[in-house]
Amino acid sequence: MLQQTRVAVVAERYQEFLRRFPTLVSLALAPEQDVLAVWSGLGYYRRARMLHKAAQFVSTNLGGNLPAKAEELKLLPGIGAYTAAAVASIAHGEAVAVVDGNVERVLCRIAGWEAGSRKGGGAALRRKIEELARRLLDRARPGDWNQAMMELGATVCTPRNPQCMACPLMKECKTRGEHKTPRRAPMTSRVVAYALSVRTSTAPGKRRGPSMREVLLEQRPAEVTVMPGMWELPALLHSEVPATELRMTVRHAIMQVNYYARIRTVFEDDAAAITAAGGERRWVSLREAAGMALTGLTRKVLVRAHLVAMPAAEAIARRRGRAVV
DNA sequence: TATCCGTGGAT
DNA sequence: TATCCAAGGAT
Repeated sequence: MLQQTRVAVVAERYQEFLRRFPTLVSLALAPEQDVLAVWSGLGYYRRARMLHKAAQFVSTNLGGNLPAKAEELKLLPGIGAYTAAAVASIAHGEAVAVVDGNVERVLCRIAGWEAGSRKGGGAALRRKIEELARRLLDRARPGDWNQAMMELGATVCTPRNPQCMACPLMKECKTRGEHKTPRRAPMTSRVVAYALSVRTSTAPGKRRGPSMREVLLEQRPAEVTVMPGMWELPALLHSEVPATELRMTVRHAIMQVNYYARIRTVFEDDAAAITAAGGERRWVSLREAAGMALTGLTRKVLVRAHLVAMPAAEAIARRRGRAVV
């Protein structure tokens, strides 16, 4: 979860994930859609799929025992150099150096190297960074050292406005926090529209059964590159939405694109006519929808429309006012 | 090797 | 409001 995702965000979702999948075997045996559902809103869903596959591999081929060595951990799907080193050093005390985005920035500033401003040469610089990380590593307490390096980058040697006056390495640092980072592509904006179609249905076979509300959802095809297999509100072909049918507008940033999503109230009868062709489309009870692999945008809309309750972890965090590790 | 994959919090 | 970018990995 911590791959490219902030600690504060993960802290909310981590406990929920462990409650749902308390053991490696329970994760391995779960349907992929259930894993994605618990991951819903965290993004980078490939991480969830690979974690699932890793659990299955360990369960099937390694007798359920997760490797302890970094070199063996690296063989599992979704575990690269960073995660392997982090687990091996922190959990098992192996003397391997962690290089994450924070460490890379810290070391480049200390050594006076310029990171990635030129295309190419990235691999050579990367090797120098890893070599320096290995050389500096406290081999007696590798886990603590690695966490300290990452924490230094996260709290003091920050990308912008580094707190050099509070830095224990100020005297050793070549750059005192000056550090050119490569220019990023500018953000773009896109206006899109989705159908929010809700109907009330009665349980079949019951004369006066309890009615329940259902929402129309669509599953993204398995072939798409973005969020395959996830469920979302049906996309509309046209972004123009009459004011009377505009339920809400949601901004949803994905990578470098700001999506301004217009949510259109759609009556049941019209839904089929105006939705774009996609994957499977299903009427789903609100209760069921809350536990499905929804995209972040869809989850956000359903919560804001008071159709599904806020996920428990979010509600708790909001009550406390802050995420708690 | 450059690119792609999601999201939300900080600034 | 707009921009940046995070405890990366696979392809």
